[in-house]
Amino acid sequence: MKLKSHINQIIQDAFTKADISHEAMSVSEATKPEFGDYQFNGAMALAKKLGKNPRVIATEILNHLDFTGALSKGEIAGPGFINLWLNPLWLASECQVASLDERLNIVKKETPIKAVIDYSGPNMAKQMHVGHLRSTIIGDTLANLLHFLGDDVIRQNHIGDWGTQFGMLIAYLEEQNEDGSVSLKDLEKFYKEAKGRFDEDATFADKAREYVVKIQSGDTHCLNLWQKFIDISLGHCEEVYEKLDVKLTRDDVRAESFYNAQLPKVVETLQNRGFLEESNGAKCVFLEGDEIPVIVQKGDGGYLYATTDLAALEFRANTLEAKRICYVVDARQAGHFKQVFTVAKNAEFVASDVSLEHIAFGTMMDKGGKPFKTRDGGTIKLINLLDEAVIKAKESINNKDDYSESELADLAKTIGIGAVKYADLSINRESNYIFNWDKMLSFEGNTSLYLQYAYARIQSIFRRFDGKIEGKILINDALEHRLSVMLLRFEDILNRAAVDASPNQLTTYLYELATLFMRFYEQNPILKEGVDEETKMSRLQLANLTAKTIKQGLEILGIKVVNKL
RNA sequence: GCACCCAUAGCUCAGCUGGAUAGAGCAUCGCCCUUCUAAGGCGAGGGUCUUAGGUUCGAAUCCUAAUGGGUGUACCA
Repeated sequence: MKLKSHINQIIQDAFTKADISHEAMSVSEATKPEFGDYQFNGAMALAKKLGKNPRVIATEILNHLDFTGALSKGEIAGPGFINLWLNPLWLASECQVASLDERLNIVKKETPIKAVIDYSGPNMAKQMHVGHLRSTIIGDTLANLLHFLGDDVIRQNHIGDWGTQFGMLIAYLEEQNEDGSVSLKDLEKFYKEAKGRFDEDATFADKAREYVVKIQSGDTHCLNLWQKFIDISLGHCEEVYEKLDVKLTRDDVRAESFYNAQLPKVVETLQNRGFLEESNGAKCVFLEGDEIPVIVQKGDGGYLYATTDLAALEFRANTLEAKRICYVVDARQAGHFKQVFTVAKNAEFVASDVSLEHIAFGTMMDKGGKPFKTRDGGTIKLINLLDEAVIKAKESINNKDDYSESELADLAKTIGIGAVKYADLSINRESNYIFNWDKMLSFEGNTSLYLQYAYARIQSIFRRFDGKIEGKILINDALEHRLSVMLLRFEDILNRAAVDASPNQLTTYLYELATLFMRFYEQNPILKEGVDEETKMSRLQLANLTAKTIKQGLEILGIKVVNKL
């Protein structure tokens, strides 16, 4: 149910009937229960334009409001707020519809678009570390969300499999006289050693650069070694994806190297369309207002990541036919993406109606609020973090005796991984992220476990109830009323979260829903003695719809629910 | 130097297109388990929304400046 749109339409109709012209304005959720369910504040904004007292305008609107459907009551308050109450009978019937529907009565988009979500993007020369968590999780959530709402989602894992560092690795491999099979088992260590050689020995560094050229020119021996790197490294990533329960597969991998063949053409196109300038030997696009140019070809003829990104944009817009392209990448690259997007649009690599979005997220900070160092050790490998989370989750389980060993392992995995993901997704993605083990693995407050617990309690009710659910949902008290409104807001939240690409709007909603349910649950008995049959049936259905909503919400976040906790 | 981002309770954070008395969790202090899972619920205390101006009927939210922090700044990605 698109609740806001529905109410907005009723207000729109009142405007039409009252013969007041106005710009479209939306209702907002009431800030307090005593102000109703929704409030319309547009009368104040219109007052000046129309030269009328806002309360007079509010009265005119109110007099024309239709109170035979969703709304039951309207009141003017303060300077001209219109407070609106939803009709309990209408709420009940809408909840009923939602509870009987697989999709909770959330319609798929009428005009779906193709959306590319570029996320995770690990570097093949290194193992994934905690810094990769956000891109992977936020991107996966966004993909799930858009898919659920009906868009045609194309996941793209733009892995870093090209560039100087691979020349460095191969040079080191040659130096060690190895074929790769042994050393590559510990890629991380191997990378560090190679990096050490590269930094301290100029001759080695030159050699590394030679190897880069060799790979790029298609030298079979080098390409084979390179391929070995990629396979091993991608295997590491897939292990992480598996643990994270992220939907990325090998089919979603479209590596940097995939665009290699297109790079000369990118430069050529820019040249032909008159965007290219040569500066200090490099081929650049200078943008108005930017001091620093976008360099697409180095003085030595090599290409850069801006070139690859332009090729990727062209591919995504034209071959994949995407209308929305989202890059889930660290906020530090904001400048880069702003420039590349501008060039892509100006040079018509992508049509003007394609939405290019940098879904930026904050930097990982340590406890002292200082940025996490990723260069010189000290980074936590993502795989280790996930394993640790599962171990801690297992320790935290209270009644271990209730489970078999394998049940316990499954439960710990679901809870532990869910906690890590939720901790990350529940903060505003643009804020810097303070990495904290304790907080990440804590199960208190706005955490996945709170939601899991709410869900499990509902499941417990249904385990005890062995009848058949019949009858209607009845909204009889204030808590039931608020719960039903909250339940019906789900679609609005999802749409908002999709537009803003902000998972934390969904987590906030789910937490509020769960909190409201807990209160409802404490005060409104369901299966206890003395609850009449009608009320029992109604509350069972409200509980059921709550559970379904939590489950669906968590599913979009990539978190599984457990039936028992 | 220039550019971008951020600043909300002791701590970690919400706060959607400007709306009524700024909200959670943690921590602190009370209360509620013979009754559907206490990993829960109820209550208390805790705020000059960094500062100073401005726009507006109305500002945590928009604008300007200052301060503090983060980030980016030509051939790495």
